[in-house]
Amino acid sequence: MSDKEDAFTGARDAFIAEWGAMGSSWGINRTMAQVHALLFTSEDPLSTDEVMAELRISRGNANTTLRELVGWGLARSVIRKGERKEYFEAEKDVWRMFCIIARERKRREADPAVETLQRCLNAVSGHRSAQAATFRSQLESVLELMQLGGRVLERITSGERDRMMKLALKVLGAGGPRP
Amino acid sequence: MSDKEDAFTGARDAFIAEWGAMGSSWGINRTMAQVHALLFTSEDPLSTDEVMAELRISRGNANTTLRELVGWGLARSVIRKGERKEYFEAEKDVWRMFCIIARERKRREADPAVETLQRCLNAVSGHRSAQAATFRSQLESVLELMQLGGRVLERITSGERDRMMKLALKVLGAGGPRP
DNA sequence: CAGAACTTTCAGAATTGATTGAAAGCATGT
DNA sequence: ACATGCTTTCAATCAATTCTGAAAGTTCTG
Repeated sequence: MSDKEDAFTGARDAFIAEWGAMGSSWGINRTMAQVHALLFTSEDPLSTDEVMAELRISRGNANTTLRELVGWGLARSVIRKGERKEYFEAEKDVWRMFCIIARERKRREADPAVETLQRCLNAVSGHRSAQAATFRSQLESVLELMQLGGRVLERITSGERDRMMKLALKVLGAGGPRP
Repeated sequence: MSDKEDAFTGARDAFIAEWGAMGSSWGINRTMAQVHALLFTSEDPLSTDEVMAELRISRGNANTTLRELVGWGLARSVIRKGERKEYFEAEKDVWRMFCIIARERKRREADPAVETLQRCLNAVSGHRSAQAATFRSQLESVLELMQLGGRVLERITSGERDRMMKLALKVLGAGGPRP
């Protein structure tokens, strides 16, 4: 059994590492992504100490990261009867996970950026030079696409999973060369 | 005029800063995003020296970053008759820009990740423990969603802009409460 | 209330990633 | 061949982010 156990552990560690790497390149702290991967693939909720041990990280780091995951809505804390320790479990449904991340990032990053861009646009509304015209028109295009994208994302992430899957399949079917 | 000039410059600098910040939180080097913003809103192509001067960055940094932008397909170099200097201009079409970024990131990040995840999945195929079952099923769900997402993205970014805009509007119309 | 169990905080250390600038490397024209 | 104008490279430096661990804080239990 220990062979199998080891192979399993290895695969899981590989997943945790990969998820961590993906996180980094998507603006999510590596450790946070790793802790998430751990909880996400864990049978049962884990305590801070278990997370520390599995990932070889400090108590402070584990604590902060778990809080942050709860803040994102990607994990929640679980208290077992008769135990004082706090345990954590991840959102296990992949579609819901995706929606949470997408909406949260939009709210934190895209929405404020759109506002700033609007302000930039207002600031040059009175300028008549060719330079200003180029700038204005580019800015308008960007804003338009961002706002459209935002609304689409809002719709997609607030629909039920099954309807969205059907929609995806339709897009795949319809996108090909025309009849 | 110098008042107007200053206000324009200010707005443009704000845009460059914002674009840089957005870049950082989307895994794109801040400077690269800034140089892109500069070219993207510039009337004419710019030389390395002009980029250096506008953004107050070193020659090495400017050169590397411009190369990288060309590598991504977000900028191209332009040579003017009778001049030895190289100038750079950005892709100005926002939709095409979006498609380039989306496809390139998929190719560089998502595709390799999917492969790794596949390998993780294979590695645990023979395991029968409850732990392994949880792990396997979570991994399967993630892979499925990533692959579906990838195919959808591929379709969307290879269609013509107008068709995609129509699609977007349809999604917005259809997503509401059912009749 | 005292002590044990557990959690939070945060100043400094460590790590990672970005930037500089000067030297080396081309072309081109004379 | 040499000088000139421009580009590329890369070791050293700098900046930003992340992590640690010990101390302080909180909550529970007997």
